[in-house]
Amino acid sequence: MSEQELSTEKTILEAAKKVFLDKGFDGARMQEIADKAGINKALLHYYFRSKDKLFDAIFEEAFKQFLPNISEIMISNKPIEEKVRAFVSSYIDMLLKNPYLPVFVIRELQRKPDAIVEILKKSKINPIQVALTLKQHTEDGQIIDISLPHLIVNMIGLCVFPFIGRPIIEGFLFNNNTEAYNAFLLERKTLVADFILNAIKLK
Amino acid sequence: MSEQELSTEKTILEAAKKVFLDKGFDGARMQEIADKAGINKALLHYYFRSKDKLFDAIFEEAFKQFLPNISEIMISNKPIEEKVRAFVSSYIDMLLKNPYLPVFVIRELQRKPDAIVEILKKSKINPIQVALTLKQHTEDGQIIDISLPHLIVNMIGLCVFPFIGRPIIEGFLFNNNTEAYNAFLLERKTLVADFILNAIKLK
DNA sequence: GTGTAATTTTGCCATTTGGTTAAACTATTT
DNA sequence: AAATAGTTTAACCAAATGGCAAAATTACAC
Repeated sequence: MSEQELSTEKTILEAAKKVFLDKGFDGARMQEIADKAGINKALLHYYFRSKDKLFDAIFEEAFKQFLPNISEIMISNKPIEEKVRAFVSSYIDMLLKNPYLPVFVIRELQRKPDAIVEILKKSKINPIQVALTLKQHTEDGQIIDISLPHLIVNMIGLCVFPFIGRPIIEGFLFNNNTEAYNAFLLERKTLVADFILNAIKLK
Repeated sequence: MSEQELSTEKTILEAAKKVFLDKGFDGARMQEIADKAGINKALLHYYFRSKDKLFDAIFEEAFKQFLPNISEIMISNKPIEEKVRAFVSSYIDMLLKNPYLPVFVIRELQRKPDAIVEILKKSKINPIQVALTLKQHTEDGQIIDISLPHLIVNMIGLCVFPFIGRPIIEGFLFNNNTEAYNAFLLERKTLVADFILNAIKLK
């Protein structure tokens, strides 16, 4: 009983994740989720009361995964070069494993912008601490003076954008050569770090 | 007749653009478009046969607008510094005027990935020419050796990402202070160019 | 003004879709 | 094995939605 129950629930969540990530909330159909899970549609409502509830379960998980743990990496004592390389490499790795995450999160946050307020309450990110560490690097003469938001946006943007814009970039710059594009994404694990460090390091 | 007809059609297109950009194809409702245009729903079908057709009209226009004319700027004889500044500034300007464009285009391309193939046929971008110009800059000792795709992705990504990720960034790094975020976006017109030039210029 | 073509509205239909209810089935307990 | 609780399915419903046909209205030509 217990293991059967859990297994069904997980099966549903797995199928729901696939469908929601691919189609979005508005495009997703409960019937399609049920089919993909190989179960009856009514079972979805038995385990999760509604489409909204089922979606919320998926979204919360996805959002947590998408948000990079910048604080953790940036607050350590390591030199800035090491920090940037560690962040870029690990974040691109995550994206390679979950390439649809960014579009999904962004799409759904546009649909219900108030959701971000709820999420903010639960989260406990501390930008101030990171900003202080960053200022220290600047004062040590390691990097130029750059505000934390700009640096963070630049770092994340450089990592994420090729995944968000994949269909366009792959089409226009790679003639829809998927293999070549995968190689391109891998290259970026070091190239993006080099790019950022060149941009911010004092020489 | 003629001016009335055109006016109605334009009214519809305007309303449709707002709704589609905000809600996406799946979330958009013909009734909502009709309401926003202040007309009867059946009129939508009179001017555009179906929801699909109406959407296509909006999407094609939006996509053209979204795609930056990199070639034009990059092929000129100006020094690389001027090129980068010109591109970044003009592209961010366009995004400031059309902040929802990126999410819309990306969202809809995920829904129908084959659309990109059709678009590619119509477009006439010539990456080779741009790549040659870039190589010239490298050989002139102005910039580091970087592949065209990486450079383009970096440039566009740095411009576009703050618009795509706005709800998240504004929430986490700006405490949902919209004014502050607008200022942040404006700052980027010069900051991003500086960042890129620092990253690629040989010193 | 009258007739004709274009435009707009009303009213409606067929399909889709999230959700519910009651029945059927399974496992567990006693 | 009988009863009970938990799980799954089949059948169905009401609301929403894209689309359509025909009537009504407007604009225009003559």
